[in-house]
Amino acid sequence: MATLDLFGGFDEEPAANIVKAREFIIVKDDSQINELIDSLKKCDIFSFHIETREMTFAVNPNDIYKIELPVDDEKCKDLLTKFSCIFNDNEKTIIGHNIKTDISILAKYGLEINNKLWDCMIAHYLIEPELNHSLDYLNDIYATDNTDIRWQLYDKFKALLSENDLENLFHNIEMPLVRVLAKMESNGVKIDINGLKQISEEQAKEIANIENSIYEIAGTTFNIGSPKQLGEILFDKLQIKAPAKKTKTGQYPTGEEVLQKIINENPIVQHILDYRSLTKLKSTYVDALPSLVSPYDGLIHTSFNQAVTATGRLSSNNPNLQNIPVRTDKGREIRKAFVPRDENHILLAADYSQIELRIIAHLSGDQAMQSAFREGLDIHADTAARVYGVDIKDVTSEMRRNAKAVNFGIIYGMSAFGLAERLKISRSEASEIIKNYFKEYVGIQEYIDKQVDFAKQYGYVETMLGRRRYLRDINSGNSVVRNFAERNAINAPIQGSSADMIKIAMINIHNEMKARDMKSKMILQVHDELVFDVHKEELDILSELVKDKMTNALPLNVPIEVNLNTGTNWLEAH
DNA sequence: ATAAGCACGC
DNA sequence: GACGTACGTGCTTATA
Repeated sequence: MATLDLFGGFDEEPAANIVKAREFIIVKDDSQINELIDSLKKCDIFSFHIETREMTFAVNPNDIYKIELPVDDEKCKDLLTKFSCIFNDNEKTIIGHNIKTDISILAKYGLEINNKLWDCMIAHYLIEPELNHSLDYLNDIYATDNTDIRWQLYDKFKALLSENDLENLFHNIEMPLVRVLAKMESNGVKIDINGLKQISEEQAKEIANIENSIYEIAGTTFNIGSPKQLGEILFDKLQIKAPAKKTKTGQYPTGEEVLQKIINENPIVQHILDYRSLTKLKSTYVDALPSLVSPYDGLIHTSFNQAVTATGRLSSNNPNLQNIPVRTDKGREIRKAFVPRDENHILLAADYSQIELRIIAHLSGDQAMQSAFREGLDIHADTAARVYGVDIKDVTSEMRRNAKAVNFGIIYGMSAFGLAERLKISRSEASEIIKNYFKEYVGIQEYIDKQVDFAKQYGYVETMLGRRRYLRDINSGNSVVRNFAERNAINAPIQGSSADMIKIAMINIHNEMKARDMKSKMILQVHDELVFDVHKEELDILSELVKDKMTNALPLNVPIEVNLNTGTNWLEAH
């Protein structure tokens, strides 16, 4: 099952102490550069990479050209511009590793890469989503000689993409997406630094007050941020009845869930919760975000990572702009600090409604859930009506809340115990709800069973576009790891198909915006949401475009709904 | 440096 | 008897 078998096992892997030394043709003077450009002009595929001080080209696996880059920006730009005829040629294929980085570096010098992209990192991500995709790692595992590593990986991964039916996903989705993400990153997001500074000062005062209250009740000062110290204060010193189990390191658990259970035991508990959420907001967002504003353009430039998650979602870091608070009032204040870049712009947020449930309705073919979506019903209310056996107009808010938890639980492969814990109901009540659920949604139950069976037979599951997730523990004798694999068998195709869908939408929107030479910018993706910094003149046309491309990216046999909102900050637009 | 525990998002 | 809802990033603390 291990991928390595596909490459003939470990036999070809060199001993770890042998250092592979590649030989380079050093390119220095103009005549050598012209010679290289000539050979690049003649080839239809070449490997490339660029870093701060050097770049390499290889027109075949053996001849690797290395060029040192001038420190002076203008000289560097002049040198790079000599290669623009190569990078502009959309008939040529460029082999790279994490090409988004190469695109971003060249963009700083005013160059575009218009070649067909062939990114080894992303190829490997599709072939083995959960492995390491770094060049160092791939070099250790796959490189068999001293020829160009990117060419070696290209040869191997090309065959594997074909064998695993991943070519469509690679060429038509992931490769076009590379450019989209590079553009989104360079577009950047404006934040209201002064607003955040003000919030920070208010939070500092409030935190100091809470600290004092906590120390007073505890009768001592201690580090509230230390779960270890906190646990000892709560459960030893203050003698609050301790949770049944300690953590694996022998500490008292003090997570939010634990504290909620003892919230009425002592007023210190609420203070702790307030302290935790406030210090979290302050350190992770309010104080951190301003420090990440670029000195060049005053904007925040996140990284969107295309080869991280096990399911096909993107991730975001430095900073993570996919987990900006929205749940609490204090959190929402932070979201308000995300603003349009100038007075000519306005934020537009477009999000898919209930996309994962629509996908499970589509994939399962369940008639009850499909008809709920086709009739445009409130899906959670409809589920409540079915599960509790009442008319939809008689559904109480508690019934709806419970049904919503079940719908979410279904996507995540939840158990009766888990539902009972979440809803604070008895396990037998939870079982009853789940039993009724699957009686009403027979197709969903069948789909879940089918996914698990498929995984047990083939060792993987796949999304609507054939993105795979391998589940090597699916037949494990250890029920804990097997159950985990079974939950992944249910969730991965749903979460992953949703990721497929929004990626298609992003590509189509990007291409259309580019074709129309629009001033507006796509700036964020948060799994089921896209955010745009819209030039006000373009608001109507872009809104229509976004709605159309998102709705029609990957049609389902149930309707797809997209909600659009505008605002002078992200909270307002959300 | 690295892991643990915790909290933020979807 | 244990386990118990998917996917991430990043902070502070504690330990090495």
